[in-house]
Amino acid sequence: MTTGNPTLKDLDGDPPSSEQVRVLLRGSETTEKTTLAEELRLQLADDIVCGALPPGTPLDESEVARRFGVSRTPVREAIRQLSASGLVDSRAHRGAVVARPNIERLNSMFEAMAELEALCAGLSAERMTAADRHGLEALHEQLRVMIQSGNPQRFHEVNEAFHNAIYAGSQNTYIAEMTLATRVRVQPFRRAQFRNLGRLSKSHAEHDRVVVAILRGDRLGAAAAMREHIQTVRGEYELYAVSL
Amino acid sequence: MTTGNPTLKDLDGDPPSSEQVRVLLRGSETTEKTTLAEELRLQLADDIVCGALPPGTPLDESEVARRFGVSRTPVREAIRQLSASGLVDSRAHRGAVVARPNIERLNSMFEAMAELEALCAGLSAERMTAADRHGLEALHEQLRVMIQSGNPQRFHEVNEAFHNAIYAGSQNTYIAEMTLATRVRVQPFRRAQFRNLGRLSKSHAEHDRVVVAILRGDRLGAAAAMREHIQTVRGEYELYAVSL
DNA sequence: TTTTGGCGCTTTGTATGCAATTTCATTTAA
DNA sequence: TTAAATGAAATTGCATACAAAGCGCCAAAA
Repeated sequence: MTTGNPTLKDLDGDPPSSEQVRVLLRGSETTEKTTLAEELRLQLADDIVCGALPPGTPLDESEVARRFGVSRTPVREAIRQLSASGLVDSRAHRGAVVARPNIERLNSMFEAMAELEALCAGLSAERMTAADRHGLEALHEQLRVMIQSGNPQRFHEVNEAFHNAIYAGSQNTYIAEMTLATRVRVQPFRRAQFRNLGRLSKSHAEHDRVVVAILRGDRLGAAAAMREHIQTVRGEYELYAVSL
Repeated sequence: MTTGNPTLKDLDGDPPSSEQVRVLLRGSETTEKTTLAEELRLQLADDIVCGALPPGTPLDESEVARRFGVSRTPVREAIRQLSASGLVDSRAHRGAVVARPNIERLNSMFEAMAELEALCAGLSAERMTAADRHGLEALHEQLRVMIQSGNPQRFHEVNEAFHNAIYAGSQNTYIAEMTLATRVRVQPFRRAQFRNLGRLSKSHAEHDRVVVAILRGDRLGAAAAMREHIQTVRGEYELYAVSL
């Protein structure tokens, strides 16, 4: 059981987790002092989203507590919150496991994601400020350059920044949060999506239609383009999802 | 501090809370044995949604524990879960209060609700089974009859059943859950929405456009009608919301 | 051989005590 | 008079002990 990367009190020297996802999970504030339960929540969420704790992994309270060198109390609170957010599935007296939705539910989540992202894109087309639009263009250009370099990890990070920019451009924090939460919940099933580099340029072409529509202020066009993009992405690793 | 209605171990004889909302919060299973934390979570959510615990009310762990005759541990867990679900706002070392979103966020939530309900209506138009459609019509008719009787509480219940039917008709449990969660979070700010009976018939007329579009299989029409309905509802008690 | 019942072990749920942090009032200095 | 500092009280956070429920193993009977 060498899951996760404890970094609270003990230091087993595991590979550092992607800070990027952590930032993605909370706001953007710097690592400020907080509670153990909160730290645990973020760490566990990180491990789940990054794949260190794959779907179905049991989360034994005592074991997690030992791993992180804390008592069961903050572990329990962290697990409960993750359960409420949908990343973890816990039943009374039967422990908790990393959420493993069935294929039907996964389809539901993807459809929701497509619609939410489309909504954000549409709202962005109508509401983005000039600065927002320039920022989006910049990220889009950054991705274009990266197609050649072929660094999947870096591409993935900028790609998320691109989508996050569109969430923020909707000028609706609630919708942005829902969309991000959905993306996070789907994330554990999107591993290795950019393994084939051919996907990168196709993705960029799809992004391009979204960007053009947003810059043009075309709400329906932006929504349609984004919906199609997400559906394409979903199709790419359908086989992976089924293999669970 | 006579908030809520403790019904776990002590019995102060408060007015019974609407079981209807409780059913709305979880699935529809009967009152099965569970944990204290879970019971507390449901009870507190109920009290918040029903208005017994208005936005801004502090949730003192010890006080809640005393009120329900339990220790602080399950109370803490319940509060944490409510915090994760957005009904409660808690900060480290500073306690928790019933969530009181500012006007901007409330607008965000309403817009999200309009879009989500519109999405559900649109999907329902495409996917509802024949039985689903008949059930929707039946609820719609039930509401029509009730316009005269003028029982706001009962109308409210059937009205929620009507909307729930449309969530379910989307055949997408994830979207249905998100929509319901949003409705629940907005609920504390929708008190006394059907006080003026004139609203009832207007609401029914709006519903009618939704139902007709759904039965016709008109996705865009159903979405547009529902969006308009929610926006109208939102406009009705704008003044109430601002007065916080 | 299979199934069922019981018993013990493991894990989760709850209570309680203590530590840490915040808050508020009081005091003191500018 | 106001503002900053300080300390005490109250509240939250964490750890540990105990209770309760689930699960598995083993045995006995069909």
